[in-house]
Amino acid sequence: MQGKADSTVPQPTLPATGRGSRTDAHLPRYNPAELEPKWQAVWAEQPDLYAAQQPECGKPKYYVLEMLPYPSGQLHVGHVRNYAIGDALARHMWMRGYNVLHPMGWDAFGLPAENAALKNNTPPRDWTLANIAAMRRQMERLGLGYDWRREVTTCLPEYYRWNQWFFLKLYDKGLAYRKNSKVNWCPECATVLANEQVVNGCCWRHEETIVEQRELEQWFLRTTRYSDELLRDLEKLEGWPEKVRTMQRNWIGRSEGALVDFTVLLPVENIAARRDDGYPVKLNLTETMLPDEEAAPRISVFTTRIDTIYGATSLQLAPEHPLVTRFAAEDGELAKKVRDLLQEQKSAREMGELGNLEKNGFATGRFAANPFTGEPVPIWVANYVLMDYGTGAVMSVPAHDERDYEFARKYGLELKIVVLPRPVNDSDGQQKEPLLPYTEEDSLLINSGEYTGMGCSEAQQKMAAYAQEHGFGRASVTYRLKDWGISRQRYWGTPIPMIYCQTDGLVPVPEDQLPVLLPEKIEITQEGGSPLARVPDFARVTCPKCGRIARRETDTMDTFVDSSWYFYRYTDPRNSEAPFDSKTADYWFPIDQYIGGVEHAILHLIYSRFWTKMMRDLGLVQNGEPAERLFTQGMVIRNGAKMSKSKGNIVSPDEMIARYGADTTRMYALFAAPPDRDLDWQEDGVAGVSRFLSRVHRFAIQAIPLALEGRGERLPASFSALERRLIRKLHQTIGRLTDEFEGRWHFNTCIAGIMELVNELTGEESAILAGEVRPSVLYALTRNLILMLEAFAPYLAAELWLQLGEEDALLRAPWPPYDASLAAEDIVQIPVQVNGKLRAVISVPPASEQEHLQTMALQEPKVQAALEGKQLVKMILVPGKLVNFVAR
RNA sequence: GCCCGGAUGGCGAAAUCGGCAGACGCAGCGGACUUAAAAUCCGCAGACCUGAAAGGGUCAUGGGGGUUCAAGUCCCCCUCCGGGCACCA
Repeated sequence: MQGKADSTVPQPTLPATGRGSRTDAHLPRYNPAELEPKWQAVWAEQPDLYAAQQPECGKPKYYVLEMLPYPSGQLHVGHVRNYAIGDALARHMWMRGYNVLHPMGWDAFGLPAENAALKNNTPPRDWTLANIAAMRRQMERLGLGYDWRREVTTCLPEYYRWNQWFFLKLYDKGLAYRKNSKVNWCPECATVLANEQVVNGCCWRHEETIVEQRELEQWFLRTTRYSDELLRDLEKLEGWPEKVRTMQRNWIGRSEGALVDFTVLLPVENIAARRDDGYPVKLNLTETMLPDEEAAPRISVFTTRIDTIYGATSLQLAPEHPLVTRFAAEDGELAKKVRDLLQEQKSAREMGELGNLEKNGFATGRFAANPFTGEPVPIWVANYVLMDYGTGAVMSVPAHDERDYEFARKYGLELKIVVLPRPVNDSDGQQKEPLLPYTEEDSLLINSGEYTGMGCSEAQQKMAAYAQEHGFGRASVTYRLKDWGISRQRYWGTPIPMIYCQTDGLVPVPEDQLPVLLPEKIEITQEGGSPLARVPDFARVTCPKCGRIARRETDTMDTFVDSSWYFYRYTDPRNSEAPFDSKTADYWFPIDQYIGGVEHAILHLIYSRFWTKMMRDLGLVQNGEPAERLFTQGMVIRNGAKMSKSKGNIVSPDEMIARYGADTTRMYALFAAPPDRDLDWQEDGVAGVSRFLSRVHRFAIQAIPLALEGRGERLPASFSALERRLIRKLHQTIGRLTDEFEGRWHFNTCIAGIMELVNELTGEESAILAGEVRPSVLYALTRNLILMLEAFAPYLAAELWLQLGEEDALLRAPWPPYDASLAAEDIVQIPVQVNGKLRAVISVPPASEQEHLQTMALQEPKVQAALEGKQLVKMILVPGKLVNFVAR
């Protein structure tokens, strides 16, 4: 693509500033509308400008990456902020002498392309590629320094064939599998969603659309194989925000506990002895009541509190539990109750009120034996038990669990206290009555047979061991994380490379037949089901094994597969033999700094961590985590609200660029707030940054001709007072920027610092232009000012750099070393307080001794007045900081 | 309910280690330039009280308590706002 300014991208039309009457009218004014497209064209002629070098270059590597965008066709200001942060960092690291990899690409598969196709009757591919071209123009117009030769577009066969290749490897390793299961279905997208893509019971893309549950055959990736490692390695990710780590921890949801089997007993009619309340009396199982082996031998429950099992007074099963289905098959009345309960759940979900659904349930009339006590407990069905967590069955301990307590109170189920706070007895010897439900674990057991008197955690271990010994349970760990369902019943995605053959069953597409190309000329309709299934040429294949007619898999992959490994492809983007060269990837990985929105804290960031671990186990990479450091920038809001079409508060980057230029737009995005916080976009503030850049320009073009006379000269050995002051400010600013780029990234204060420096310079403009600052000093001032601007306003910096007579790219110039002695103050202002109240300020050399501070401070009339008639109790003398007299 | 953030002038914010609260910018006010306006440049600017003025004083970082010579910053309690999770056994 040529760097010529494209007519579809608006160019600045209004000059941001006029001519200063104080300065000469003949001065060229700052006109980004002219200056920026000129440089854009120059840069387009230099494909190496932002190119990463080979590992052999000898420089330390630095991989800085912003999350790749979906090519919607339009950048929004949130993107601008994201890329301005990354670009500032990349430019800084170039100047610091690193071999920087700073690539960009397109997350180009996905549903919007199909929707657009329906609406405009354009093929998804054309729509997507046109959007990419438009957005790339916008990025170039912003002056973002990407290595475009490494551009990755996920919807192209040269990329997605490797998705298919990975899929075959995963299938081979048993990490990709097919199963029939209940899945999330978004009626709006007309496709299945992964658990991570369901937010509050709604689709992540359609926040108003309730996700339905459907039973479907689906492909899954075994993310749970890595549950434990994904959790453990979070501890190592110290360069990630704590917030993201916590969210992932909760999402993985590891719980330690135990599985315990309860034995199902014969129908209650066969039990002779019963108590008045209908409970069977304690039975000797071997003599009076045989376990009902045939009906359903055992109900396995998962519990984190096996220590409370002596207090279990019922079992609660999810309505979908297979045993419930079985009971219902024999009992029409029960079947109806189950249906009603499920119906109620369904409508609650549709109302979006699943969370506050009242606990509800009923007894099945059947019983099971508690393996520790032999006591029969009734088997219930309850709507608060989830089939897809643990075993879909829980032992109910109402005295020691909030939910069980609520349920038991509603239905009058028995409560049995088996845990007491320590100490068990009050001072008067009375046994303590805990407030129910009592759920503390730092407690002691009672009424628990041989375990009575034990602490909870000790009992947990002993009981799990006992259960294992006797074959009815074991210690166990359960995760909330589930396998990743990747099948999508959509067209615009990576075809899953599998074939269904009547003779041979599931047959993977042989590797040498990859890629399975996505057919391009297809009619997009709104019909249900996978669109590819309606393309006979695609769906009908011959079986690679037996050669007979077979059926191709017509679902496509979740687009999150594409983004799980795209950053590896950047390291070796044109490789046609492998997804990437391992050696090259090992050089660049892990990513040194990954930057993006927090909305991907779980989705993309957990999938890509999984993918990296999987690739490591395939021997493709060495690293176990994709990114060393992660930075999540704040949202861009306007008038306190998230930007949205419905609120009509969207800010268009094109409009900003048209009015003020790219440098101003970028710089404002960094100046208005620290990058991790939300930013309220205020156009008046943008105008302020524009004025600042005009001032820089006006000053520089006048100062540079004078400065050039001192080019190549060393700084003089001693400075005039004015020179000293300006050089000091310069080095203070260099120090500030150097620090901030080391990690805190408060670019707002960096820019404020540059503004202070420029204020200082323009404040002395007439003296400087009158030659009161020697050329070599002025040269140092202007040159370093330009170097500091580079990260924030690359167009203006490039222009001034040229004026300064430099031919080479500014990026290749070394970052100025910070000189603390030049930055040091000669005189500091020290506040003098009396009893913590400011009374005077004294000016002293920074290294003044305490005695000197004391003498100076006590000479101040206001200090003397404040001490008048008081007894001096204490003196706090902090050299360089303050003086405080404590007096009574 | 639980877990993270956050709250500082009219506004966006700064104060990196406990040491002059409000840097820098926006909006505002005054002045210069201009026939005038815009633009630009120079200056003022937390609130309240007091003073003709110079100045002086008091109060101020969501609220309440504490530690300290000294708290926006550390500790305890509370309120509000934003985000995440939410019957996970």
